[in-house]
Formats: sequence, structure tokens, C-alpha cells
Amino acid sequence: MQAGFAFSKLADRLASLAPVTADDLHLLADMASTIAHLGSRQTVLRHGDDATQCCLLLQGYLSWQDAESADGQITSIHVPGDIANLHTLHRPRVDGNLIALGPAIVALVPHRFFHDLSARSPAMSRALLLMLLTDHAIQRNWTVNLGSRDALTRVAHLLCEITARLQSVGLARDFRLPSPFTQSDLAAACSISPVHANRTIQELRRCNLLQWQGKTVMITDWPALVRLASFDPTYLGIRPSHEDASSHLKPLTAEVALV
Amino acid sequence: MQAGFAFSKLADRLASLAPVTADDLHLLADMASTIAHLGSRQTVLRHGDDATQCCLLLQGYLSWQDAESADGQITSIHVPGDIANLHTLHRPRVDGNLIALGPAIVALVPHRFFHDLSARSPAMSRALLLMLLTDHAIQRNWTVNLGSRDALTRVAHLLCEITARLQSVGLARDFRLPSPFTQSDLAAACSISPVHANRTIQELRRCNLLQWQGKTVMITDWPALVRLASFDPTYLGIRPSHEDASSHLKPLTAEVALV
DNA sequence: CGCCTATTTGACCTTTCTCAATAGATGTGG
DNA sequence: CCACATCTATTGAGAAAGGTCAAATAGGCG
Repeated sequence: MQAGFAFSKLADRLASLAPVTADDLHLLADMASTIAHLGSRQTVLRHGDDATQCCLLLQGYLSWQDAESADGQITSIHVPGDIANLHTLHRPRVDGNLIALGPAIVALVPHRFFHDLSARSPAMSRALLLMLLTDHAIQRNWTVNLGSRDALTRVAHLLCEITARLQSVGLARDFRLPSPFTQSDLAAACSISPVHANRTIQELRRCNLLQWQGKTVMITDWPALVRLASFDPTYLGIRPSHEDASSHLKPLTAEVALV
Repeated sequence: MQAGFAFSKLADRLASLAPVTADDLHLLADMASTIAHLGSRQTVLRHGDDATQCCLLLQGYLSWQDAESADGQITSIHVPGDIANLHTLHRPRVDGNLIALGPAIVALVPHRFFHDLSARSPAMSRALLLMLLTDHAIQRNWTVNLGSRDALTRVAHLLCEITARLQSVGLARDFRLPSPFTQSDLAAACSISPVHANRTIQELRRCNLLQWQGKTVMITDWPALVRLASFDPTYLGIRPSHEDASSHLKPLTAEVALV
């Protein structure tokens, strides 16, 4: 894993959020970071910790889990390109546990770097802020998901969201998503019981919407899944496209609009 | 309603979020705003609008409702001192409908004012950012509330949250909260049916935790309600106290700690 | 091959929803 | 000030979604 990889992952992501210049991106060049390979279920941040570094996810998934709830409820999921604890830049006290869902690779970057970056480049500062707002919008959407959908559409919606987010950073273009998480993880994210999660997935399979084999989910009927879930990706704040990282999104957007 | 009222409401709130100087607060003096009296159920912002003003709530409650869900799910509730659409400063497109729960008074302040304020005072900029982060933390907590609690504890938790938030701006000190909202509103916020909301409230009454008469809720056994809901106000990010607006919070904090 | 974990299945139970009807409040025009 | 219209709260009964428990399979991996 090259140091440059962390650089480019973040550069792509920030560029997808706001217009930034080559000079802006160049500021990322001196991003000092520690690359860490995480084992499945490994805890990155513990409830109550004071974070001093940002956790930039390069590969795999991270999840925030509520510290209190008995079933270890998942309150959010992060995909590569996300900074899982962006908010700790301004309020370091950690609320909940940050845990790897399956093996993951992260770059740990001192808070200081982002504070300096924000001070030096208004455009980057803005991009980071938009990243934070995107997290917020996603969280709001999870509230809706838990509050107004039944198990089937809830699971479908989560899968749509993850797919769209992966695609916005150039992954899962072929609708094959790595799924190192278990059905119980999915259950914890959708607030249903593991048993019911299983039955729900079976139902999705029966409708020929997806295949879930081993550690890969393949969505076989994206338009139908989108329709079932009433998935509207607007809230993700993905820019229509402009270059590398988001150009492949066009088909997705078109398809959704078409539904 | 004096213009100065909007000023002081916001000043108190910002001061409760971050250390600000008298000079900083003085910048609020030239806050131009239009005071609007809203009727119950009146819509302030519509889904799809582009906001150009911030909506500072002075009195009453505002709620964000999802535009899609059939039951008009409430995704967040705002109390006086909140800026209900703070996030539109940076992403103006409105997602959901902003609606008054009961009669309310708001001050409409052009976005421009806050952008200038942020540019002129780092402390104020930081306070606004913390306000945004608080919204985010509350949203995350709603996810937990919907995901991991049953109807009874869910309603109890929401009431605890509203009470704590009101108290943090000097209201409802005596645990009497104005409740212009209907049981159906409560149901929409907790994602339960109105009928079940009614039964849940009856249960809370039966346990002598509260009285709900007409347009006032009186919490008669705060420690027990807190215990029932496993309410931990940490996430609200209320500063321990320092002056006017938050000094009265001490008893609350003490009581919660004691439970 | 054998252990450990994840998935799958069946039976039964609980919470919550839905529908429908009643009672109470609030408000309005005459 | 009353009668009606409307909205909100309350109650009961039956239905549905999802939860729990327990056991059986199926994979993955040393």
C-alpha cells in the first residue's frame, strides 16, 4: 500500500464534493499518515476516547456502533474515501465505537493536518465541510429509513445507498459489492433481528434482485431494487460528474431518473 | 417582539456552545432579520426550495418532515435558539419540509449575515460549526432511538431530549413544557402509530412520570423518566455551565448523574 | 477432517398496526 | 350563548410484522 494511495483516495473524494484546483489538491501531498491494516471486527476508536487523528478509510468498511444498545446497533457505515470521524476535528470526544466490518485499510492522519489544510485553502475547507454535511444528510436519511420502511424495503434501501456511495468513488461499478459483513451486521444496521434479516435477504433473492454468495453481493436488478426501496440518491450530494472519480456515475443517475 | 430578542436568543445559544467574547457577541448587533409569526402547521421551507435565509427559532417548535414517507415522518425537532436550517448555509437545497408544530415565532436572517459573521470572527464561526455538529449528534441519536428502543422508552427518550434542550436555553426549568403538538405529531417523531402513541402516553401517565393536559406536558418524575429512557444528555454537547443561559442546567446534570 | 462461525428453518410469542367506533375539546357562526 | 362542525383523544378487537428460541445445515479454515 503506497502512501500515495491515501493521497489520491482523498483527493478524488474531495474533488467530487466541491470544485478544487490542482493547487488545492497539491496541498494533500504532504499529508503525513500512518497506514493501518485492520482485522475484521477490530475496534478503531472506543466510546469516550478523545480522537487526535482522522481515520481515512482506504479499503473495506467501517461502522459506528452505539455503545449502549444491547444489540450493538450500527448507526452509520463508511465506505472508502470517507473520513469516518471527521466530526472529531471539532469535537474530539468520541461517541460510540468505530469498528471495522471485515478487513479494512485506513490512513490515520493527525487532526492538525486538516486544521492546517482548512486554514490554507478555503476550497478544501469547504470540501471538508460538505463532507461533514453529507454525513449529516446520510444520518437524516437513516432516520427516515428506520422510521418509515418495513424490513424488506429497509434492507433494500441500505443496499442501494451503499452501492451508490461505492460507485461515487469508483467502486462496485458492475454492481458487485464486497460484503465482508455478516447478515447480523446488516440486521444491526437496519434494526431488525438477524433471523429476520436472513428471511429478508432470501426474499430479495427470490425476487431476483440480488445474489449474496460468500463475501460478495451482486445486485442483479438495480432498477427494480431502486424502485422497491424508493431510493433517491439526491441526499448523498454526489456531484453530477466532472472527471475521473464520478464520471461512471452517469449511468447510475440516468437509471434512477428513469425509474 | 423586539428585534433585540432575536439577538439575545442567538447570543445565549452561541455562547453556550463555545467560548465567545463580548466583542464577538457584539457582531450580532447588526443582524438584520425579519420576524415572522407562524400559525400552527404552517410550512416554512418546502422540499426542493433553495434557502437564502436562516430560520432562527425564537418561540415554539419547528419540525422537519420527510417529503416522501406517507405518514409524514418527523426527522427532527427544533427548540428556541436553534437555527433550523443551519446546513443550508452551505448546501441551500432543502431536503424535506420545515413545519411549525404549533404557533411559533422565527427570525429570518439572510445567509449572507452568517457568512460575514464567520469571516469576521473565528469564535463565532466555531460556535456555528458546533451548532451544526450538535444537530448531527442529535440526528445520530434519533437513529439509535428508533433503532433500539420500544415505543415506551422511545417516547420517554424523546421527551427527555426535548426537556433537556429546552432547559439548556432557559426554558421548562420547572419541567413544564408547552406541547402544542398533537399525539399524532409525537407518533410521527417516534415512528409509531397515533393509536399506539396514545396508549404509550397513558402508560407513562399511569407510572406517574408525567401529566399531559391540554397544551402542557408536566414531567412529574424526571429521574424515573431519565432512567426509563436511559437518557444520557452528553450527546447534546451542552457546556457544563458558565453564565446566564446555562447556569440553571447544573441541577439537571446533577440529577441525571445521580440516576 | 473437525471446529467454529454464519446461515437457514420451524414454531410460537410479542409488539405494534389497522380499522372502526366513541367521547371529548375546540372553535365558529348564528 | 348555543348548536354544529371539526379536530383530537380514547377504546376495543382482530391482524400483521417481526422477535425469540432452538435446532439443523452449510461454509471456511487450520
